Amino acid sequence: MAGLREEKRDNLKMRLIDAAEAQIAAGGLAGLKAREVTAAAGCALGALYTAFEDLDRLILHVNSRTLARLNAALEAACPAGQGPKQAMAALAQGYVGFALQNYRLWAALFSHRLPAGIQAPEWHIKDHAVLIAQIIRPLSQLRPDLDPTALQQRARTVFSAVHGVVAMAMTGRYVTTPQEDLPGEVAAFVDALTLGLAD
Amino acid sequence: MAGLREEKRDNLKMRLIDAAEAQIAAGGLAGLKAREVTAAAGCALGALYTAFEDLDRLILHVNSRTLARLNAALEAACPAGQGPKQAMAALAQGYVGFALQNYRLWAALFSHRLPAGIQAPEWHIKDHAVLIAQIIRPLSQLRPDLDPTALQQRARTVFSAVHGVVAMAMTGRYVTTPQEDLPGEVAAFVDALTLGLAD
DNA sequence: AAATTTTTTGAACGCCGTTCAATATTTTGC
DNA sequence: GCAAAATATTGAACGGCGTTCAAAAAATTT
Repeated sequence: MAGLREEKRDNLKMRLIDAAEAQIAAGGLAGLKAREVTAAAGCALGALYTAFEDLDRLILHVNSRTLARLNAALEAACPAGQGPKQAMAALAQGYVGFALQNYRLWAALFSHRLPAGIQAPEWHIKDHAVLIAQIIRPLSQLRPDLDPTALQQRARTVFSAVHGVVAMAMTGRYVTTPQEDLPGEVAAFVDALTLGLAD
Repeated sequence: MAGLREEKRDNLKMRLIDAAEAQIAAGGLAGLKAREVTAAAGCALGALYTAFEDLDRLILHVNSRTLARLNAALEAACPAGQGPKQAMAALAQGYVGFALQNYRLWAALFSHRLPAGIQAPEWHIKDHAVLIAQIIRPLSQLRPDLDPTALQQRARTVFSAVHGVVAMAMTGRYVTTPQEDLPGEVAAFVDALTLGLAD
């Protein structure tokens, strides 16, 4: 039984990620406490630190899981074979829909900060890249003149802009957009942007 | 000497805001500690809670000060009498410049969250409105067809989008834009957006 | 100048993430 | 199978945090 220990370990990790995810979904990142999450996972406080380096690393695992779901939602929202403008609009609506339906987990993706000087591991950074990759497809049709590097950069900018509109509407307490207006406002915004990007 | 007490009080508040501002500028919001800030202001730990309700309220004062400086920077970057497209471009560059030169204080404006359920006081919310007001001027020339309500909403969206691009480049650890490329990328983005917005 | 009110003080509280000596469990060697 | 060695789990304890509040100091009134 060489794999038995490893299996128990993985089982503990999974229980902790599940518990942490539930806790963030219920009370946001600030509601995630080491004592509560270990109690919910059915292990001792110290066990968390045998499974993960620290709480931040556990959060990264929850965030990677959220990113995978977000990626799936975007793919589902954006069927192949439509024009680039429709694809952009569909991706944006998919993003808005995911944010609305997974508010706290989605917010955790962007509000979580690692301590100064420490950066996320490679496997987690890669999970973020899929968001950009989805935009590159329609954008490359919209702007066939751009080389891959410029395309990548422009895709990052488009993502950042749409994310900015959604994030400000949902988490900004000052510059507020009513949530029911958000899909429409994002649609108008992406329309204007793709029109301006088209050439 | 009726005003003497009040004067001392205001002096203490000012010293605390100064110290907090310096501390945030040096180490970000996470670097602001009650014990350090009161030591720097030359008062006892408990004095902070006689001057402000809590640390959050002190942060709001620092943020309002930053907003006033940001507003001044935007006005300086955007001289009257130019066309709407140039004005939009100038405002965006002013915003980028301020964020680059006041990184941590600017980041504190958007990363600070009050505890769940508690909302900022009216005087602080108003300080945020000036950002939107600056955008409304050129936008109303670009889109004379929009009524004031729609204009306000569209201005919020434009601000959120530009802020999103700047914020993701500066604070996002995953979707990264090199800082030296940021002004150019924002310029291209705002160009595309105003082109698409023009009608 | 004594009595009263107001302000300032910093030790103490409760909660947090994290550590680590002690305990319990599993694996190894015979 | 069982004792010995290796490994994993435990939760009390630690240091640091924001915040409070009884006590001390200062200012005001009588």
